Amino acid sequence: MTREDIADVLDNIALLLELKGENVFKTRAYKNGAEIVRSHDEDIVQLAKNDQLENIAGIGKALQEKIHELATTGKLEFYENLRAEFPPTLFELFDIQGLGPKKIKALYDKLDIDSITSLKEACETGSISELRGFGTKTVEKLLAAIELREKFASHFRLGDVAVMAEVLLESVRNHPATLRCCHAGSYRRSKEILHDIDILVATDRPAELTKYFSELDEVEEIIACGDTKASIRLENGLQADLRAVSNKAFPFALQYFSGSKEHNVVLRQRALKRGWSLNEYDFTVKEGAEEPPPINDESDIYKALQLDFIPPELRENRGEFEAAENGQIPRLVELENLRGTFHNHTTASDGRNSLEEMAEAAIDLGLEYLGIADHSKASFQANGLYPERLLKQIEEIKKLNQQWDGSFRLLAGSEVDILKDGSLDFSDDILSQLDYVVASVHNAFTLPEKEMTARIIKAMENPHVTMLGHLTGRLLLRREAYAVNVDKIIDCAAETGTIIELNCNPRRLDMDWRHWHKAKDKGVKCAINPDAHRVEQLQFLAFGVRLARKGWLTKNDVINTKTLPDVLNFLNIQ
DNA sequence: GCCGTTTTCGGCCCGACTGTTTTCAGTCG
Repeated sequence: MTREDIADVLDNIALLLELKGENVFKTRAYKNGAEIVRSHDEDIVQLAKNDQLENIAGIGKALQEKIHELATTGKLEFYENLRAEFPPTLFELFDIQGLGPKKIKALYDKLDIDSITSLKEACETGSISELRGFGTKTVEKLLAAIELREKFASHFRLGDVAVMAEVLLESVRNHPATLRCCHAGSYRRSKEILHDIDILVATDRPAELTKYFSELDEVEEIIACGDTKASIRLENGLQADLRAVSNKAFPFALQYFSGSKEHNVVLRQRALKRGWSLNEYDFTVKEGAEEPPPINDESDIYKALQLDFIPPELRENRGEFEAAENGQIPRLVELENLRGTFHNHTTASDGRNSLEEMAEAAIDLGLEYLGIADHSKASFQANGLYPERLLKQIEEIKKLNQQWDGSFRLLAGSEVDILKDGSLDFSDDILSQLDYVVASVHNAFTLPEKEMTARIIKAMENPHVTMLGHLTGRLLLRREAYAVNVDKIIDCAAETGTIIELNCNPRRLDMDWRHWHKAKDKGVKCAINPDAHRVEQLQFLAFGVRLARKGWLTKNDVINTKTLPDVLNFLNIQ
């Protein structure tokens, strides 16, 4: 049982309890428990096995026992019994927008509807309208939601929504009634996977803005449009929400809608302790409590609660409150801090642009150095280089470098395959002739965790390896990470001084932001690498910085913030 | 089911929108 498996069981228990009409706070405790299991810093599965779950806030005695049973036996009797009460297909109904536990229960109890198929049938035959609360509009919406689910995914990668998110915000900014506006939600927090785009606007004419927003060219469908809130769907199925508030309420609404939910719960509790109830519009002062200071922007809210400003990327309730209390919120890395980058491809392997074109694009971006790391021979599918071609490329790079007079430099590297047994695809003799080496796994993804971890560790122990490429091999929304013990890899990186890459191709964003804080604490350095296969993909660096910030990284934690002289010195290059 | 400077009971975030209702329940975020 992995952490994710356990969290899924707890989430499913919550759904089943909702269906049974259980106390909402009880179901919330299970949902909350699932989130804690997902985000706990230590190896919670091991803790559960050792019966060491005391003192984790939100995990009480009942949840401790259940998680322990899951971790040790892989099963949970309580869950099995609960599950036996309902058909397994019932779960898919929770995916339909507009259906919640109450309606699903009514559908199941009264009409025996237990799957999307039977729901669709009941909508089409009209039998569903026998039920109280299911009118013609509801039937229409359900049919549309079923169709939508068949047509679109509900999850989107950050890289796939960024352009549209900026376009929509720009449209809102251009409206004459807009006083200020900003992204909110998971886009503002730089989550790697999003469900929607949230935009917040301050205005004296809210209804005018929601109407304007719902009529933008990009809108495919209006989901809802009221006086202060509009929800629309874009052509690709992505939902975007606009909230319009007064200028005075804007900081509160921005804080509120930026989330995360978990972060906001803690913040509100903090407010309550001071006798203030915090919502999206204001502080409401309880009788006898002190008046809060005036609030003009988001940071004033944090200040009023005796906290340093918490950047949106850190608002996941993963230690940011302790840091903000103690003046330990780090100054996060910024795009402007990047001076170069290491992992990029050219036409020599599977890239689309030449060395010269890649160099020019890097210079245009204001970079001082660009590392070329084409594939090695084992990556046959990617036209990986044999030693002769690699040595020739090193010579070409040397020649090209003469023209820039030291103001810019191409670095000669390689993305060398970590073979199945952990050895590298090039001999040490070849590796020693490179400026640096990125070592990556490109095959045998299905090794058991222990072997995969040992394989990668063996590669990192080779002194020629400068950095580890895309640690888990995940492709967001496409391919799961392979089984690897990330904690052990981080420990090994700390011991061997191996840099870990933050591969900022938006399909990867690997190593995951959730591990960086821990890695940084152990002194592991990060390289933000776009893994660019064409000149435009150098722009991925912006996503890398967003995710590095989410991982608490500062300028000092990121190796490619070093100036060219410093990086040459660091890599021992003449 | 969890939690506690109002601690073993009694709270637990709450407002907007929609549809179906005829004053509100359900869903969503």
